Amino acid sequence: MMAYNFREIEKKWQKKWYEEGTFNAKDDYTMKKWYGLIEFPYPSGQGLHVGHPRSYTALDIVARKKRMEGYNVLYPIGFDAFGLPAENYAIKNHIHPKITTENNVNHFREQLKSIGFSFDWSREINTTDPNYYKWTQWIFIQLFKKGLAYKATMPINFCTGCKVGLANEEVVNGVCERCGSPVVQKEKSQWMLGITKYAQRLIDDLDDLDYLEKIKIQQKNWIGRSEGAEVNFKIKDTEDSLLVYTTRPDTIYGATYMVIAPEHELVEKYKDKILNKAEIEDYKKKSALKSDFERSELNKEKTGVEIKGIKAINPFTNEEIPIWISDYVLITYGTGAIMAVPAHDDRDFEFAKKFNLPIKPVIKPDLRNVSEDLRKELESKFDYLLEENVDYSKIEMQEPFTDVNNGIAINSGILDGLTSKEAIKKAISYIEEHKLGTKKVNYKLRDWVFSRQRYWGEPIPMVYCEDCGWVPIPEEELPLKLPDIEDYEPGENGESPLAKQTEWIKTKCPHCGKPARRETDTMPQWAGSSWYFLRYMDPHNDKALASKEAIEYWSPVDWYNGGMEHTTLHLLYSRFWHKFLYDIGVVPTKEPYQKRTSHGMILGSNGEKMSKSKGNVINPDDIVKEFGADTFRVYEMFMGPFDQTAPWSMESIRGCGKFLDRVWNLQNILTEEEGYSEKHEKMMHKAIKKVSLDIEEMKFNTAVATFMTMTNEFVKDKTITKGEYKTFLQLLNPFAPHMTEELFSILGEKKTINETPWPKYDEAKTIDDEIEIPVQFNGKLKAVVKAQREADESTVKEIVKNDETVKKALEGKTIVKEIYVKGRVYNIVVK
RNA sequence: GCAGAUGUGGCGGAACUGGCAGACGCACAGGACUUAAAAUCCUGCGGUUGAAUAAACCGUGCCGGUUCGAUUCCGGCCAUCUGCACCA
Repeated sequence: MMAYNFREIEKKWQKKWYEEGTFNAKDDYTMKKWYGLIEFPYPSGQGLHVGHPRSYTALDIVARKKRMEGYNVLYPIGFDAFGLPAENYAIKNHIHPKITTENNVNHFREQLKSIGFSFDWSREINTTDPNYYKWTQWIFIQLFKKGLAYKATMPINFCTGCKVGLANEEVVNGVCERCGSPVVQKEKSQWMLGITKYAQRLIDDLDDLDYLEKIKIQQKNWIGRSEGAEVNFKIKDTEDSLLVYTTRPDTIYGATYMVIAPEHELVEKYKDKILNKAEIEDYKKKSALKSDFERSELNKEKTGVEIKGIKAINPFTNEEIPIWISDYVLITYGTGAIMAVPAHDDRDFEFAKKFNLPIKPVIKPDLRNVSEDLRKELESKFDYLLEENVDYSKIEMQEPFTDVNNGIAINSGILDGLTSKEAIKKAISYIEEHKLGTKKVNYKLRDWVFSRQRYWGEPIPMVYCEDCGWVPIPEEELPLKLPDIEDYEPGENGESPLAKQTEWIKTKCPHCGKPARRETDTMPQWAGSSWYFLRYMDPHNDKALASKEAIEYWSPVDWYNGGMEHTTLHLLYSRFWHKFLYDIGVVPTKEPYQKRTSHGMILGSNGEKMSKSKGNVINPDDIVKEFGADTFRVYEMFMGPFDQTAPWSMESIRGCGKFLDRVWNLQNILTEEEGYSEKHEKMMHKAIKKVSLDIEEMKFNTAVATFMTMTNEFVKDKTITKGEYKTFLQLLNPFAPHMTEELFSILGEKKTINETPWPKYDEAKTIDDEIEIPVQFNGKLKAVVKAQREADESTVKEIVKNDETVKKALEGKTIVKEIYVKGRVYNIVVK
């Protein structure tokens, strides 16, 4: 027998698979289908990262198993090729992004093929292909037609040095990543998508999906539904009022001041009344220098300025209260203004402490229905609120009381004595009755800024006409191709490089025929990836994004795996687009993905994120060259729990190579027997069950451990039957497809493994008749006894009592109690 | 600051629904084979005490609780990772 030569054998099988299209999905729509999807890669110049194959191998394993189970499997691949790095590379090196992208894609394709994934390469897609982005543009036009794409003025990051707009990623600590100049927020008219209109449906429809629970939670928190009220606070000596949003209208008697966001219109409106205008303008300027994220990052200490000259009136107490301006209130959430209740909100409390504002308690802990522990805690923290006949005006709060579930209103007029939940209801009805405001549901989710002032993206297919306004280009003119240019430098004042293409911009209004100009912004990278799974269903269709029949058959994606970092943005965006396509009758399902899982990141061997600067990057090509694709795949599955981060280890991967060599060497102890030997029968049935289940539950690491244990068993017994070997190879095939196919053919099989059915097991043969029962004293192990699985308690008790170790251990001790959990444990409580 | 996750031997990790903690692998040590090395095969491997394959005690980030019994459930901390838009 020859030693295993992975270089030749892997190449041999890959050639066969890809030339014959072994894994291509079939067009037979009568078969039961399974659609597995992985996040298609961005073809970066660095090539494939070892993180990619983790996800791809996992679903490759599932896909290969599903094919053996008789499904028509769609497991496609493509490239998400628009994006910033290619453009920045072009600016630096004057090479067209089209060329770098093509080179990178070719490199990625070779790398992916060398690992032996069972992708259907006949359906490869590329988001930069005009035949693809034609449909991205088409979807945009449909969104526009339904009023879901609109123009709004939104801030961009503007580099004061380069005079260009920057992505968040390019802003580091408030300065431009490239030139180090300060970055400011600059207002610009941009395309927006109305994702907030879908907020409620994006929450509700999660219920029927098989997503990992943590993914559902992240999505819900990101959308951030909250119920509350909008309330008007009159501005003194004017007809105007200041509208605030609050989730705690029950605390309104405790509102002792108000805060507006720096961008709030109030300042502009009352500039004549404001006494400290210069101070406020100065504060606004400083805030504009910070992005939203930096405001939270840098602003550990609260800042703010009182607006002198105007006062608000609390509609419940009729007290005059001051109005402050501070960037802890965001213009993008609610109404951009809050009523501050320092006694019952952490941030307001901190702010009030710093600026010496009154803190007025209006809720005390409700001790009627709380646990003992919580009661003690509340009593010690808020004893001063709980005493009888408290003079609330004299109280000094040590910390805010924020628990909405365990509070009673005090010092609160009409709300006194109600629980917080009841008080919220009563406050809202009072507010509505007296026309002070309305009940209101709010979402954290904001509309999607869809414009990028960049070249390397899908052109937005819109034309601006002086008379007709924004008009989409006629659908028969799609795709609107990105013009070939040589000057990728951004335009002046943060414009897109396309703004300099004067000939391309000039066009006619599709509506009235007058001269008009094209939109020069492009779409974000999220656009192409928001619907790509649909294109795979029918990738060459030039009449529609995919045929009705194909969409009907393949929808929805049965299993989608990707990174946890895409849980909020990409996943939400593509669910939104899909729901829109459902509404206009393009797709038959409300949701694109039935099941969503996520894989953990692979870190460098030092436990840090892989990066060039840290010098801990592992190149997949080197691994495949040194150890082979099968070893690489097995190792990535064995390295740890699939959904958790794991550090790379060069020592451990050698162990996986050693394991595969042992599998190869099992040929040395092979017998001609077709079935399972009596000795191994139980093990075989148990293993089929374990591996089948582990694959479905993404416990690939324990599946590999099962293979190793089996191999050890065969080696120890120095025998393996042909029947055992064949089953073993079928189970291992999805993990290590090349070696197992080779061995299968060496065994004289005419079929390849992928043409054979997935092994079946007999439940009865996975159960042991005799089991071991641990005997504990006070929960500590003392002995282990053997008994028949079905033995009743008295039988087991007798066995335990007759056991020598137990007898000895019992000497001088008194039995208090005995507990037997059938088949699990026998515990004796002794004194 | 908010949200989500994680924490078990020298290392990666396993443990069903609350029931023998450490499967499987790496590293390490000893042995076999070899002129020798590599490879391979066999054995051992949480800690302390111990000559021990006798026995005892300790041990799943920390403190406490529930339980006959806790890596698992509850409360409170600490540390690390990821994402972010101070969400009123």
